[in-house]
Amino acid sequence: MNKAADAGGTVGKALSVLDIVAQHGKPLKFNEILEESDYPKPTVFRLAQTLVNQNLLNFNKEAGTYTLGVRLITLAHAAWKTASLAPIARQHVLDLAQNVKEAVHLAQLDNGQVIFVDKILSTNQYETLARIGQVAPAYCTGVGKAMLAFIGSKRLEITLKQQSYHAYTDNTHTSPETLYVELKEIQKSGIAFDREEHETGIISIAAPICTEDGTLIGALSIATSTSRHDIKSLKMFKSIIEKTAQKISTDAAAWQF
Amino acid sequence: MNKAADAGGTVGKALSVLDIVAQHGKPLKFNEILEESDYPKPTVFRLAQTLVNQNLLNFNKEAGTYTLGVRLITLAHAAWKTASLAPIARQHVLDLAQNVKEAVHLAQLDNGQVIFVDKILSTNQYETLARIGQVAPAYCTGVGKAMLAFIGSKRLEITLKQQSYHAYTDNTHTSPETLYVELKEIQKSGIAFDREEHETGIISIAAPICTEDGTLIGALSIATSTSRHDIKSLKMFKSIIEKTAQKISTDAAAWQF
DNA sequence: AAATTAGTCTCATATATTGAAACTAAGTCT
DNA sequence: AGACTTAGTTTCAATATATGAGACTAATTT
Repeated sequence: MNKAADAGGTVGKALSVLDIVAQHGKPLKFNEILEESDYPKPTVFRLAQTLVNQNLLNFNKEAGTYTLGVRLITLAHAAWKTASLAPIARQHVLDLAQNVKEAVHLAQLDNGQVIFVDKILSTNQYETLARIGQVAPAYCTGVGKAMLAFIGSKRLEITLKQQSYHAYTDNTHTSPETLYVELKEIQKSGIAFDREEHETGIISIAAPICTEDGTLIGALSIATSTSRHDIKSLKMFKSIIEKTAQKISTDAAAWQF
Repeated sequence: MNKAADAGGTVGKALSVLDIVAQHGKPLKFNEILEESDYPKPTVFRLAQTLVNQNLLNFNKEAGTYTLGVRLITLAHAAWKTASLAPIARQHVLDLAQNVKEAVHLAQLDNGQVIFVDKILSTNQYETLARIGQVAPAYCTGVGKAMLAFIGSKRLEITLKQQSYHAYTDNTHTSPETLYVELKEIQKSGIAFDREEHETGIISIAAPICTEDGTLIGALSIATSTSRHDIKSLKMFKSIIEKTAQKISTDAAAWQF
């Protein structure tokens, strides 16, 4: 049931327990964790104990429930700053959002999934922060497809297999074949569109961010609703989004000295 | 050198490696990790490998360096949503910031340290997000002292020992004794002040957030600079910050059903 | 009070982790 | 070039650690 090739190691097992708690967005009792886990009772028990000791899990003695620990938030702060594109790209993302007056998303690819590392919303700016770290499927999002198109053929092959092809809407790709055809087009045009494939009423235009030598490092999108734009009018943004992606790429290169 | 009682377990050891990478805000070579670690070379090597497999660390093959992995960002998203006060308190924090037109911080205590789980800045709103998860000392911050004062005597005793008492400024407490005296006062008044104790020019007024039964769950502060306010004028905010803390407390209680 | 369920502990066994040492690869220096 | 140093990786026997069936306890339910 649980992803990740938990190859033997204790650390992997412990993380699988952590994942179980993370996946349910609520306090979990020991038994609930146990049911989802592949490991026997005492093992899960000790794993949970270890995680609590490490402050990765929090145990509420009164309620007898486990929640994720604050240490994760601290770690993520460091991760966001060092491991993600976000701090480098931030100013460009802000400028773009300001300019187009629409929501701008910055994403990276991890294990075949899209992870949003920054989001600027035009209207309700405050929602932003709550959504960093959010995960979305690659095969039906603008940023996802933009990245898939430039990931390189060997990695693409693997990644295409990791997709679920669940039909979120009538427009969602439901097979690798049709997706592949579109990716080929995206490779030519350098731009991807989300045509209400993940959520009805939501469309986006996305561009990949690659280094000098063509290595993919992320993607950028302008997302909006069908009530404000259609795909045709989104095309206006092609030039500005590409320019922004280029700027981010340049800054990212400088960053590696 | 490294904190945490890494009590034997493999998971603890792996996390100590993760911490080393997190603490240096930059890509680390294997050797740099090794030097900071208490474990022998092959052990550290395998730990690093494990972490890379688990996507907690990222290994850059070209540069031969390790950075934190994106998986942490994903986990933290979940942690922030479920484990922290932030989502519950958010609206109240926003209202308060709007109202006082100053920066508002929401913090929790972890292992004797202050962790900021939400920040709203009056001026540059965008800095916010980059700073969630930031850690600060408890003994010389408004939120820290507010929490220490209401943490309960047994936990206080331990926590007082965990402080470094480094003199960030001329106003910083440099011993548990003077700090303790102030904490007693804070217990009476219900309000803590940061009198440029952590950073010259920065002051704040802070209030603890406790549940019905007096259990501490966090703290709230209004922070500003000496150019805009002095401690005297900060006192104006006593009532509104207390009211906000109360509201958050009520919502937090409802949350546990 | 008996029965069920949830949570914790024990201990012999199996297994994964350990780390000294050896090795390879990649720089430095003469 | 070749010798020397340093960084990174692998091996393998010894050993510490994690494992999990089962027993036990605590808390609910019937």
